[in-house]
Amino acid sequence: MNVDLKFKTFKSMVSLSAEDLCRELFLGNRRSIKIKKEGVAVGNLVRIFNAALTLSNQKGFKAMSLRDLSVEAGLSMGALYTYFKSKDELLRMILRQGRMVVKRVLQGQVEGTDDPRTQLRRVIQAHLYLSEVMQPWFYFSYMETKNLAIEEQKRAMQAELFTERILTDIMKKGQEQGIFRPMETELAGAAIKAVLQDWYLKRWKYAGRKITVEKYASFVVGFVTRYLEPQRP
Amino acid sequence: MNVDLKFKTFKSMVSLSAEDLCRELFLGNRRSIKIKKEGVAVGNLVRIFNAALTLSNQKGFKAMSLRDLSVEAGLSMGALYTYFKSKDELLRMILRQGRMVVKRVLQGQVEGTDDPRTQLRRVIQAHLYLSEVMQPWFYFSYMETKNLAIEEQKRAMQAELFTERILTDIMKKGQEQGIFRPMETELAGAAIKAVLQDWYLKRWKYAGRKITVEKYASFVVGFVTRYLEPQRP
DNA sequence: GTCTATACCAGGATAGAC
DNA sequence: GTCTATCCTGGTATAGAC
Repeated sequence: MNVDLKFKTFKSMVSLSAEDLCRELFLGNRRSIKIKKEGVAVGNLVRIFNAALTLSNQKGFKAMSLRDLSVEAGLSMGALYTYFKSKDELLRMILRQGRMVVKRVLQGQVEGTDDPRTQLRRVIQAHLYLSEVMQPWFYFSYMETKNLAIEEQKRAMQAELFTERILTDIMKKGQEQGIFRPMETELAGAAIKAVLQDWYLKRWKYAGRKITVEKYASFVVGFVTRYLEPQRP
Repeated sequence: MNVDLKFKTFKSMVSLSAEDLCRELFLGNRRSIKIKKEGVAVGNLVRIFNAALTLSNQKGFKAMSLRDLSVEAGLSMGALYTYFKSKDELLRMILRQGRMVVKRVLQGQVEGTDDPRTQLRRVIQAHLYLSEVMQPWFYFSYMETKNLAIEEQKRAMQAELFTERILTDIMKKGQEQGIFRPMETELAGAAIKAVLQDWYLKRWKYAGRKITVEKYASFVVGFVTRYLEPQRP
């Protein structure tokens, strides 16, 4: 069995087109969205979301005016307000929808193998590939979370701890099996998470150096593995 | 010679009180600041900066109104405007001043030893300790840089690459001396940087787990060392 | 040096025509 | 379903009294 997951394979596996995501969002928010025709609504939602992510990631969500947004999305102000009832709700919609997808995809990745080494590799690859496919969302989420109400901030922190937990659980199991050496899984988990996040936070850096996701993934796996593997005799 | 730098030692070495920083800033911006009495100006600048960092780090610089700021700083709107001529200039002042200090302090840390292992340890410790002393500024800088004009954004990226460079240079020298094994210093440098940044970006996480800077520093040094050290025979 | 009062405008939100 | 026109709050910035 090949342990490495290719980016292309991953992409076709999850099939996360903007359209799919927006359809899901539309169906889940049918009562708060005034538009009833699915085709129209989904199409416009895609444009609104893309525009919002683009503009926000340039200058921040708060600095993006709805006038800017309406131009970028190709809709009037009035039309925008048939899809959300306040700018703040738009923010929450974007974040919530993304969180759901991320959780769903990552959870599916641990399954199918029992070897902690393979699991770890899989999760690292899946996390990086996912953040590559949804880069604007990941960046947005990281930067705008602190502008939410405290209640929602907590949900974002929970989401971070959730993925970290997947990592530490694997490491603990590996320790018990004697595959990994004794170490502080909590700190290691946090460090891995930080390195994974760097990939979508510092796009300018890695793009400038012509580093692909797969290359980065293989580096991270190596970096982590060296830390975890038992002392050679 | 003891290779470890204690946090307390570092703190007294650099002596970076908010007052010192603001005095330096006052002296460097004498012509754009209308107030002439040094004592008055420095005192107020300290309050303005602290207030600005506090409020911005809660909800973002853009979302912080100058009315909020004037209340938090204990000055009237009119008084604020004798210290800077626009909200945007305030942003630039804060970021520029901080960058200068960081650069100065970090550059001083590589000196005094030739062993790459010690140098690396020193730089990691110094970076973490510095970001601990100036945590609000580091967080602010990370989050608000994208709201600057492109010209200033580039300066911030340069600053990031500058510290990364210090790391990669040490690693390369270590490789040449056979102390470190062959590896991609560029990726390793980026990863170390990411882990160092996590310390001031995820305060909530590390504070909740009761992890001290010194503990975190020793973890990072261990993590990195394991990656760099040559294969044992 | 600092305050209060005010000018002025940008942005979020909505009503009502089409 | 979508647009235009308009309301009104709350933001930055400044003038002039103290």
